[in-house]
Amino acid sequence: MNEPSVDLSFLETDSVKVAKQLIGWRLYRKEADQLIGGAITETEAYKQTDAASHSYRGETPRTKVMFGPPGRLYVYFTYGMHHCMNIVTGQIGEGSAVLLRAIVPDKGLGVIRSRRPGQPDTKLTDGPAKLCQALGVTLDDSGKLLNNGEFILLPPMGKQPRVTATKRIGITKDIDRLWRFVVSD
DNA sequence: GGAACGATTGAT
DNA sequence: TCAATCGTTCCT
Repeated sequence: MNEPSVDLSFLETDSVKVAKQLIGWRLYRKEADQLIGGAITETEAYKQTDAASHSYRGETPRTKVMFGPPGRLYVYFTYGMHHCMNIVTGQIGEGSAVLLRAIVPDKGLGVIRSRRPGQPDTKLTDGPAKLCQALGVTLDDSGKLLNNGEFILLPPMGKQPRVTATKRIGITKDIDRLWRFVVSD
């Protein structure tokens, strides 16, 4: 099943705007007819003119998908053990994306708990690598197109939450940009 | 071919 | 505060 009614054209614009706008949207993965996922609560923007971005030094085999069309997943493997997932934004050739850092899951909790054994519900998907572990996202998923039937992005339920901008986490370059977005308290 | 480093996490 | 752990990128 596709999601033809969802307009994802906003992904074609600047990754900072997209990162802010994505707060409250719901991300799901469909596995064996079961949805797994929930509402996005934390994002970060990356772009080619940004020294913290994987795309800063131009296109490489790893970052190729970042330079492709928007609406695809860019997944990378880091620290020898973790995966993180992005949504590619902007125009073809731009090298920009939004890192998905946290969601609040509301579907597929059983599957998620089984993939995050020993973790309390509050720590199931509150980090970029935790999110990928919970949804079973790996490098095999990099390049997949949103709303292709497997990965599904849906608008916020009700009105979009208030959003706070902060500095990004875990980077050592361009550290002062306020390109991390979280749901306001 | 070699080496440094990393958009993290979980335990100490 | 620190180890885990290995793919990617850059240097020689």
